[in-house]
Amino acid sequence: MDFFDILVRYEVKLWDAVDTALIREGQVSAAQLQALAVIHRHAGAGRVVDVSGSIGITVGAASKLVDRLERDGLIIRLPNPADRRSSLVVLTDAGAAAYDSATRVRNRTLERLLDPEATASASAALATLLDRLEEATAEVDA
Amino acid sequence: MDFFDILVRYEVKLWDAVDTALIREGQVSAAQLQALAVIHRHAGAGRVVDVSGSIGITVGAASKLVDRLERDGLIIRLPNPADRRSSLVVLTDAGAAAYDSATRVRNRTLERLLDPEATASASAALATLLDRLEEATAEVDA
DNA sequence: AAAGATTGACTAATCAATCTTG
DNA sequence: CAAGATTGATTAGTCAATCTTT
Repeated sequence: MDFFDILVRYEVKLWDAVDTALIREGQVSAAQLQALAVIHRHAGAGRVVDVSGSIGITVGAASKLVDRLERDGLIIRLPNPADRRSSLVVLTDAGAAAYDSATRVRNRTLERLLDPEATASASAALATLLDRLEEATAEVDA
Repeated sequence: MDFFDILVRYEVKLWDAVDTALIREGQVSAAQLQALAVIHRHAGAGRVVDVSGSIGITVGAASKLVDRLERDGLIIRLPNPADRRSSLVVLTDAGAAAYDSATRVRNRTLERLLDPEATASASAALATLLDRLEEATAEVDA
């Protein structure tokens, strides 16, 4: 297996393990948790386009993902006072609680499945590769 | 960003870069290439369940993926003489050609986007992590 | 014109039910 | 009854068209 195959296989399996653990324990899905994390990080100032950019899905998909989170009562869209084209997406109390408890399950699951040394080494290498990739794709887009 | 976030973000971006390059050059998609690679590796002895297991999708999804490859003339299902429940999935000549040319585009794209040292380091660490993960999930399934 | 967002048509997954063969 | 495979209903993406606001 070359690097690309290992990367893809490992990511798929680890994502699935986290997602399965979340669902089994009655939490939001891994995809929903990813969105809640972005919204949490933006602390009241996040828009749909921020969700889209941070998790690598199209704006249309992000809009629908936010629809579902809103339907489930985890977020609300507030009018953006600075720009009437967009809404600000903010966590409800239920959303903040769901984020906290899902994050705990996620982290507990990862602790169980990861090896500290290999994780640190992979993190460093992937950070280098990510920098290079973001440079390279910025060039192509320009 | 912690390890999980970096891993997911990098995998999504690199997958997208490879998939985009393949499509732009008129090749099969990255998902189809992954399936063709499994079928190629099994050298005439691959079944739908092998495609499913190798690329981490359900058997139902693999059945439909193989349907589409068959519709596009890249593979055919032959009766399995050893087990009448399953078919053997084999590459057609067109499928073998598509596999070869898509693989070249994939590899050229990766050469451009990867850094040799970081790639080697990440490969080693991910291989360790993958072993541990497969052990851990085997335990849970048992 | 460009940016943010939404929506509809389409694609490719999931899960569960079902069928056939081992 | 297990294993391999297929299929239908559902879910969550993509892309392209459209609308509003900057």
